[in-house]
Amino acid sequence: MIEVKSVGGKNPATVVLCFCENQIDEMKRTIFFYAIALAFLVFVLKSIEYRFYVRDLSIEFYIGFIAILFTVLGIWAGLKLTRKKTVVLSPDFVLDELKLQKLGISKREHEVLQLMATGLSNQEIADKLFVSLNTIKTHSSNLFLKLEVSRRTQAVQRGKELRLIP
Amino acid sequence: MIEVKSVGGKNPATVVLCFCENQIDEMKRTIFFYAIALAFLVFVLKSIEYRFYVRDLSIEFYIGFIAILFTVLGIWAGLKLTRKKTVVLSPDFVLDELKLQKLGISKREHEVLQLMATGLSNQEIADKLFVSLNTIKTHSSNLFLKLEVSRRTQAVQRGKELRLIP
DNA sequence: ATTAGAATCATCCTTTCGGGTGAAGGCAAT
DNA sequence: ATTGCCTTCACCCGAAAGGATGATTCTAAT
Repeated sequence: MIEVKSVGGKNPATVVLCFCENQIDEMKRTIFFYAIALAFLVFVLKSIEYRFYVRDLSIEFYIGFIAILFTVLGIWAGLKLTRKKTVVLSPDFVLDELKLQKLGISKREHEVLQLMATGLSNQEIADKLFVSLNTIKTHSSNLFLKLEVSRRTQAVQRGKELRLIP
Repeated sequence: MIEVKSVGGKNPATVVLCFCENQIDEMKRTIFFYAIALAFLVFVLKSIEYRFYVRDLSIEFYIGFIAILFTVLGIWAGLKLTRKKTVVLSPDFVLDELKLQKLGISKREHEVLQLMATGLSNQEIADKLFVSLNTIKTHSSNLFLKLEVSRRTQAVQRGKELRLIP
């Protein structure tokens, strides 16, 4: 029982490590699983404990065993909690919709910007969106005005800077 | 002594987590510090142990205390070991010179690619490198052949994929 | 000394881009 | 209903980019 409580007590410490809201669910699951694992381990340890007492083995070895176990468990928990962070840093992308609004960039224009960033030509973008080349040219022109650039390569760069595209 | 040994035993496990050679030194230091901390804790625990025996307190509480301590220590170690990984993933950029060679991309071509990625036009690149526009066009053409692309936006994208540019 | 690759520049030609302007239909807010 | 914005499309024009080919110079390796 003491051990299970101890897991709850660690929550404040782990929360410090979590910045993104979308990670909290994952973290909760991790903590829950960790609690379950701890409870199970305590159970196992109890049985081992009695065996050790019966066989009159050294208490030091028992302590060492616990230390190793919980160290490994702690490392695993630490990795589990930070792996999200690691993954989050690069491939995660949260669109800055506020900036989109502030610059007055419409959905369609943003769409064009995204395809532009993949290296497509205006004609290819037009084909992909099932509209005419002229439409894409209009969109891109307006886009360039709003992003204050004059070339598509600059637009892509600027879009990444402003977190409009991944 | 048992605990100290256990730290050494964890090395193989932690090595698995380490991919970059430049992290190994940092990792060694971390492990060394971890070993020191463990030894110190064992010392502390021993004294506490005797006090507990003298006061005839529950062995369960003692075990719980050890479990908490080593869990926290394990989490800390896990964080310490992965923090490097986290930092390495995004802001660092190591040029893949092998890939440059494999693709037969020359210094000048690589230079052009870099400037291309900043959104400059061929003319601007020519001005910046003090060569003629035609030269840049030749370089970029050769670059496109080697990167197997047909547009500068694609070249920039591909260059980033292949770690030729940041 | 010869060869190979690089860097440089040129010319010709086609395609793509970017800028400007205009316009028609749809949709939502006033 | 009027206004404003988005989306769509069109035409024109000049600039930029891309493709092909050839030539010169220089350096480094053979």
